[in-house]
Amino acid sequence: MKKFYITAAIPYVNAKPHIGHALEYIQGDVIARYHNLLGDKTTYLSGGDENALKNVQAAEKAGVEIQKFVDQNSQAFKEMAEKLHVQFDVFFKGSDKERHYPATQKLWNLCDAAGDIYKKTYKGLYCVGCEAFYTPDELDENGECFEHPGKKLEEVEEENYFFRLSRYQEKLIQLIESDEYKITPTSRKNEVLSFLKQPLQDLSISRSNERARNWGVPVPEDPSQRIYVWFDALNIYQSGVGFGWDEEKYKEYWPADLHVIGKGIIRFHAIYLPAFLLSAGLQLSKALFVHEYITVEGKKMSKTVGNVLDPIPLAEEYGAETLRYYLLAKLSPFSDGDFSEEKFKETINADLANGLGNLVARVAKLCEQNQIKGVTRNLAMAKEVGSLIESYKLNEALGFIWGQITEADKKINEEKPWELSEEKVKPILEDLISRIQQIAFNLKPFLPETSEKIISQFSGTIKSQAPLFPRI
RNA sequence: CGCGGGGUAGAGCAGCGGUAGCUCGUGGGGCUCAUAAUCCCAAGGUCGUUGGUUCGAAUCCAACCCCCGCAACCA
Repeated sequence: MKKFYITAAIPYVNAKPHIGHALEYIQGDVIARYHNLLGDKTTYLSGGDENALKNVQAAEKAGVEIQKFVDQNSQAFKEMAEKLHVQFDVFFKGSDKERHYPATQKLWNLCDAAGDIYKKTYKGLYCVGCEAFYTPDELDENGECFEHPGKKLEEVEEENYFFRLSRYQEKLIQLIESDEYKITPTSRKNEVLSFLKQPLQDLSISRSNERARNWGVPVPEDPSQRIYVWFDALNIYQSGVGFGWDEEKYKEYWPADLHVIGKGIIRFHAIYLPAFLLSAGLQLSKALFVHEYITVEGKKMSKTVGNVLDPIPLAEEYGAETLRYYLLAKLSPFSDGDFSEEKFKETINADLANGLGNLVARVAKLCEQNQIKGVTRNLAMAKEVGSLIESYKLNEALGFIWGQITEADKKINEEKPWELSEEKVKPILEDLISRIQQIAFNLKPFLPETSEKIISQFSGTIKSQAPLFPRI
């Protein structure tokens, strides 16, 4: 049996999840469910990036104790996944001191043993507001950061540990060019390669306790420093499946077959993560799928604009599966897509109520009237759908399935089963039943609950039932 | 000269070298099994502008004009 280990990104848990997180979870879920159907031993992981300084800041602002704060927010991510029928096999927390801390220290020690970690005095411009360093070209014309105009930056000097990223530049280019580490889509692969043509700077991978507010994984044998959050967060992909605490389990799962991420964190996944793994002498992940962002009513989501969209009320009002359908069918995986409530409703009516739901209802009624039973058959995913999922073209896969729905509708109108005698109608309805069963099976990874409902409705005695998707 | 994406019917999008296509909406017709559903037909576009390459360009090249992102720690 093949194994398939897939991950969604490990989000910062400094705020509640929004619809962008939902998109990623759902995309990964479809791919995971598809591999499950193929019979692969599939594991789908996400978790909480809990050791980031941003979490400390957000907790202070909220006046909540830090551990409690990250626990609450991680829980919100987990609950969102459940509400959207996203099944994670592992949801791993960065603040897990029993298993994750030792895992990150282990990764550190491996990189250190390879001679890739060294101490250096870092001098930089520090924005107290952001609690982050900036290079001069990242600042506005007044030499101030964009978040806190009017605030002077401090010149700070601090001793940190650095990772020799520069050492892996050539190797990374080779791995990515050859698709040994396959980045999809190609435009993103090219973006990474063009970035890799410039000299890579070594990466600061620790902070003083003072700057880290004593939060995060301590540097081994130097309790005055904490490990930089990205070195730590990326390692959740490994620690979540046993790295550092159950080597046998780890060997079973690693390397990851696919990381699903958003375009904003491509450098960490395309460059840092493989570099850390190379340094530590561990196996590299096999593939990276980079999705784009959702705009809301044509605008970028942002806290200052106040248009950050929470998927949970939408799922509660319109149904989790309708939201899954919209996000999967109506957004291109490789370019930004827009969400608006109006388009969402239009899609529910046009595709789900009038399309899928109505087809199921009309065939069910015809079967009920003619007392035709559904025979349970062995089904397999249509190969067109499978290959579209494997190339992450989830919207096209659903387009293909909706083509099958249209065909079935046409067939009914052509054959006019309501005019036919009992003997003549039987083969026609049996053909329609098998079409619907096939459609339902193809839908399994996308709309798992709907798929189940249809399959059970068309097994044995078939009865007309309440609409799958009422018009709204 | 920072990097990238985009400008195609009323709206939203696909096509990316060879008679302009999809969804929604609109108009007409058919059907009655179905959730005012479904099926058929029709109207509607000088494919951002200008120039070039080509037998032929929405599709390639150049310049320009407008949108929108990103610019090492933001899904």
